[in-house]
Amino acid sequence: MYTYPLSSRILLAIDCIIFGFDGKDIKLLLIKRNFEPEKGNWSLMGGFLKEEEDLEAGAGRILHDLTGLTNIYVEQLEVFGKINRDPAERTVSVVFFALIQIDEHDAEAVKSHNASWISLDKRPQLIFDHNQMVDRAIEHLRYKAALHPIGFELLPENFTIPQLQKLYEAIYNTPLDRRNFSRKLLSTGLLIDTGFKNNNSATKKATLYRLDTIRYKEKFHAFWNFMPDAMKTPQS
Amino acid sequence: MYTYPLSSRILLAIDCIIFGFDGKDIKLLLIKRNFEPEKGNWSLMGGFLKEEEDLEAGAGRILHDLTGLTNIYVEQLEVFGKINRDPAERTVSVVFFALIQIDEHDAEAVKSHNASWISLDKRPQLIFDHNQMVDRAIEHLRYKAALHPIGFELLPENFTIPQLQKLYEAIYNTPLDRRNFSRKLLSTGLLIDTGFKNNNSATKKATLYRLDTIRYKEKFHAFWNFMPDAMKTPQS
DNA sequence: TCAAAAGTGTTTATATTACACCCATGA
DNA sequence: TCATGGGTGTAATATAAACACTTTTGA
Repeated sequence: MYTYPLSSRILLAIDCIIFGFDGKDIKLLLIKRNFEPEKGNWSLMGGFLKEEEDLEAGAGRILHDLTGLTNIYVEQLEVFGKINRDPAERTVSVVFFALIQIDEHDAEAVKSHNASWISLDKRPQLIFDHNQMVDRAIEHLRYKAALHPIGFELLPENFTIPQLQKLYEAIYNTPLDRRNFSRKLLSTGLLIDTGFKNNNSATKKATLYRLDTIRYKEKFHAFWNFMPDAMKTPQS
Repeated sequence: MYTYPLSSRILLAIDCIIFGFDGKDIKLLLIKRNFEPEKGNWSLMGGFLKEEEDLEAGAGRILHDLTGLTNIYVEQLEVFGKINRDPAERTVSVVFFALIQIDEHDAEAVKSHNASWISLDKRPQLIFDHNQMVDRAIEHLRYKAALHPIGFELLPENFTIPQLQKLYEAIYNTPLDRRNFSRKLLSTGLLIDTGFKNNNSATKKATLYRLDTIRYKEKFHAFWNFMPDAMKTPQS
């Protein structure tokens, strides 16, 4: 069998951007490293691809290690491959973009990794090129959420329209008109009324909806054009 | 300095999907391999990332080798990393998506690589997972061209509206209404009348336009919503 | 003078925006 | 009973879609 004798092998890392939503702010799951290198500094959760492991499986493993969850929404975001991005050794990192329901994570696992949920506007400096990775992920979140129904991935199974609106307002950092938002959302046909009401509110209780998962899959790749026109200047 | 003694190094490949447009069909630049492995079979143009080379530089090098061009429109598409995708050895491939102006390539360079421009519907089976890569790239082309003004990257500097329409009809494999297409396009403000007319036509000569590169850059990230609604079911 | 392709305008339907009032709840 | 947040309707505007005739050209 043919082999490739002349080419050099490179260390392949996986880094995960993990977004959550606490009902008010978009948060990132970051770790304060209690291991080398860069011990004591903040970074994304990551690891190295194993020899006997597919790329997506590697991302799944790393995400499961930290959160205890499987079936997380994950996509490849971008590969970061600058020569000196890791001062220790040439390392190419495949960055994954994950959205999780913040209240479902395993708090023990998170704690044992010395990880915390941190609001976007309070995030510390991160090691290496992880800041750029996060910037890129935020851009991607804004872009993708305007075109595809991914917002739901950040909410619990049953959610209210005002909750979803707060999520979008947090993503785009802008207020939205309640009436237009609600109409547009309901007109997608993606929401099913559970018949229940939200109990959290001290005032009028909001209707709890759930996703129509069939239509969600059908409509996922359709363009949504969800944000008002003024917001339409994100990227790539 | 810290190193990563326990992790395994992996061969990192770069594969390039290169699209062109000949005025009628979307074409792919593919190579009939006159080297091992898989000699005699068709594949994408590719190579291995060098130790002293950034990822994007590697893609640029491979694209330049084959086409003689620099300043090609390139983006990262996706990383393919299944364990056994290359039977010779574990190889992870970063796939790049490139659009070129077909008449500007260096025919000699292409010939010396045993490469040819092949219409999408006539493409042969490719080695390894290169068929999936191409499928993914076609999806991406349809998706991206509906939202961003990338079609121009496939046309000569001066082009006519009917040429651009034929390009979009080729991408989406569907006829478009000339009047609506033209109005929508001109309303973007992206086109500048060169004052010249196309001489190719045996009938009425079409106006030659060029891109307003300033506005092109400004508007690149704005959503375009360019294709009619019926077409809006591509992906990711 | 005729065939082939370019250029343009209007009407209709649909989607988006802006905006204000009433309702339910528990403190 | 009042403050807070939830729910809904309508009119004006903008955008998109469907559709047909006139112009230019060179064979």
